[in-house]
Amino acid sequence: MPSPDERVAALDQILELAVLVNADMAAGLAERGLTEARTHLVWVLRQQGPCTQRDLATALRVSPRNVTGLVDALVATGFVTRQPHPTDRRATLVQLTDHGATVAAALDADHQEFARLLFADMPGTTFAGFTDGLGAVLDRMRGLVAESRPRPEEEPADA
Amino acid sequence: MPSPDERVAALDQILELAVLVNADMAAGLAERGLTEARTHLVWVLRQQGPCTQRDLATALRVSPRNVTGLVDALVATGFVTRQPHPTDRRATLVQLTDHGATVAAALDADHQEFARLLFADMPGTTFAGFTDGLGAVLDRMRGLVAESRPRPEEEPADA
DNA sequence: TATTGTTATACTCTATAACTATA
DNA sequence: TATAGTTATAGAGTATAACAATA
Repeated sequence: MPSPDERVAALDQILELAVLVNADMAAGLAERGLTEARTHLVWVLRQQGPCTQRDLATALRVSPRNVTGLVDALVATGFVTRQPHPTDRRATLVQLTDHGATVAAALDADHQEFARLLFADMPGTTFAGFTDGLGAVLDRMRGLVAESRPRPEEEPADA
Repeated sequence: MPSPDERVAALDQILELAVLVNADMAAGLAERGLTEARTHLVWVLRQQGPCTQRDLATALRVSPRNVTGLVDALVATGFVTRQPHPTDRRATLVQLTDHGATVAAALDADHQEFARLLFADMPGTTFAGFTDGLGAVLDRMRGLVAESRPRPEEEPADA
């Protein structure tokens, strides 16, 4: 059983890692003309194809108003377009431009390269021990979140 | 040697854990009337005692203007006070109120309790394997950041 | 002349509420 | 009546630039 101090130290390391990884990713996104929130939207479009803004609001767990702003910005910077919905004249379909799709693919490549760098030279046994513990911690964390979040009222359809 | 796919999966788990931990902490802070940025400032005051706003800007790596806003908000909500600096009439000393100090101590206790919960029931060997790998990943990440960030504080030798 | 903190301005992300057009 | 997306308004965090008071 780890001591309380060891646990706090491990948590502090997780937090430091989270801060560093996050800052690094944000810097990479900025070079490509994206922010985190806009990238999240681009990522949903890459995975799901053209979406209504309503779909995007649901997927991003954000207000419809916020989606309007994000899409405005992504249209202005050439990452996405708004198209009329074929059957519902209230709705708009948001889809990636060629540029948006190209950048999204580059982000994917960056992600893989980053994973390679992060674990470069790590022995297989160390890696295995790390991922074992990481999986356990992640499961625990998911459980804690589920406990403290009292029913989002719907099925969280994860995609 | 881990495969590329295994590495990406591990990175994805790190990112998911970061998101969950961050959201959980933000929720806890909100219950205490704090945001992340304001908490960061409170934390510096807890560790270093009364500071000038200039000191805070440096510690938080944020613009002086931003500190003005954060301190305004923390004064309005009763966490800190502005005092005249004893020797430099340009400067103000920001210090925790009793309430601010009490909440900061409670956050510290929360932190320890959270660490306990996160690793509850984890066998010592699993924990040890996890922290070994985590330490290695964190070192690697610090190295990557140091590489990509071209010298703060010192003169940029070239470019 | 340099430093401290401010006002002025602006951008991003976020929210709710009210409204329009459509279903 | 309900839904999709907008305008209006607001607040938080962030930045630069110009300026006052002080060093």
